[in-house]
Amino acid sequence: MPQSRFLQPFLDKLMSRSILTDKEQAAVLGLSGMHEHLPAHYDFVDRGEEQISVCLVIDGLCARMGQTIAGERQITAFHMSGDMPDLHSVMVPGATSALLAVCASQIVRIPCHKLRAVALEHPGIAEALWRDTICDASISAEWIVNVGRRDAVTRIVHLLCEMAVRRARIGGNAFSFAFPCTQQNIADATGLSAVHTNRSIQMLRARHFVEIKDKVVAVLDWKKLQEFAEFDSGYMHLHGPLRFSAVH
Amino acid sequence: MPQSRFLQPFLDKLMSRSILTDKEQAAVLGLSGMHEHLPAHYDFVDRGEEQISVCLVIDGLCARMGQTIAGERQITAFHMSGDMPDLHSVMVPGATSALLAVCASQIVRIPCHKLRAVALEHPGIAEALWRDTICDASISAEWIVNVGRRDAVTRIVHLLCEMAVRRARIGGNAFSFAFPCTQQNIADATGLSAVHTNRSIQMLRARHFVEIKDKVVAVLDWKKLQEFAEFDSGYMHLHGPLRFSAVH
DNA sequence: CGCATATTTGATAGATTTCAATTTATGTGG
DNA sequence: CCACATAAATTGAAATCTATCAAATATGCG
Repeated sequence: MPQSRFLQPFLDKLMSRSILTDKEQAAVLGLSGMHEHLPAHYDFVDRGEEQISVCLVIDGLCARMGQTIAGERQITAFHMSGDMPDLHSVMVPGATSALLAVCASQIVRIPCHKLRAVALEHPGIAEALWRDTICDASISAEWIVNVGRRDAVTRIVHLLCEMAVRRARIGGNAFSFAFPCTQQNIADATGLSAVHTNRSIQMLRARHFVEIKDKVVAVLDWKKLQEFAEFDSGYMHLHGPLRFSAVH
Repeated sequence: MPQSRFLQPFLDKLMSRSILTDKEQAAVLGLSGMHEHLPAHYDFVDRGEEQISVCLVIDGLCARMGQTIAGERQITAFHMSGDMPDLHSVMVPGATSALLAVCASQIVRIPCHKLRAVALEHPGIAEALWRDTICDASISAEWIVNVGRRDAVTRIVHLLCEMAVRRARIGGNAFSFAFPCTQQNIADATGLSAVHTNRSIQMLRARHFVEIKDKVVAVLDWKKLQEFAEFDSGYMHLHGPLRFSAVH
């Protein structure tokens, strides 16, 4: 199987927000790296470990996280097919956070120097990567609001809304999508305890908002859900592709 | 007074993490825009308002924030001299969050197209701006951990540690620095109520960790403070400048 | 089947918020 | 420079949300 098959979701993601020439598209698809299968619940990158390659998620679900000394975890982002959890370490090599495979996942490890090379040769790619970094940062800012100023149930709903929209972008169904997190994972993403997360999820089912069953989220009332969580997908910047650099 | 005086702190910040040629440095200093004095507690940018210029903080303290419909605020970042609170909107024009002047502040509004022009002409500047975006994102990730997994007192201490290091970078004293926030501002940054913030700050004073008096933070025991908050400045990436793009 | 992991439940403790009132600072116009 | 209005900081008491602990049940997997 050619590597470009693995790179296609990544290219799609870049092109959902940025405009790339044929040549640039080919350059992205020409990237390659070690293909790896990760088992579920596997911590595959430790914080601060300087990496010589960056990860591209092909399939599955990965989480970026911070940790307190007591061992408590805080997930700061989820990454699915086409996402690069540690793209930032291409330009800031020390900027690695811990990465976890939430479920059995496939990744490709692309050497940093290769990604840098295509970015330096093609301004459009550099721009696209920069834009991708910005959108991830925008999602992070929204997470701060979520964890800082919303109550338990609302936090979980907001997270599910985000995942619904992101699943839909990569071709999934926003109203019924795989979300292979354990309740502990959801707790770690929302800054709650596992017990309280469990009770909040039960409340969501009782109120006919969402059901999470067998790692599949079923949205029962999308409109109600969005309103309840004050969810507005604008912060994910999925309106259409842009380009500022010149096309050669 | 030449504009370059205003731009110098911005250039210094870029150069603390990125290497720029003389020509690029001159291009940065050649940027200009409308100079504005903002009164304290002034909301000078609303969320989602598409801007034609980006803000550069010259002096004072500004905050980026999200807001719930109920009007509760969550500060997602502080910005001081040399920082650009909305640099991201240069590449993603819709990505504006609300901005607040914490105290009387000075900013320069630099038209997006000017910033884009220098970035497109000088790969080193584009790289530096991208890197700056990444470092801000790294700080955001740390804020998620702070708000999600630390208790009230620790959250505040961690925030103060960050501000101490950032003040020191721009030539301030890390052990005694101006921090013109109200307790409500600190509450909004840490995801706490104003009352609980007040009590936590009193606890810090009682335990001889930190004193906040007349908007000045006095660090009484830096080592103890850092250890208490598990603070490690590594996530701010202040180790020294890098450059990957070719020097012409 | 049996072990390990995940979910669920109940009871209790604790941290944080809310409400309401008071005191203390801050700024402004006369 | 004072008086006043306003904003900020502080206090107390009660309510609420969330965490913790411990145990039981369910689920997945070799």
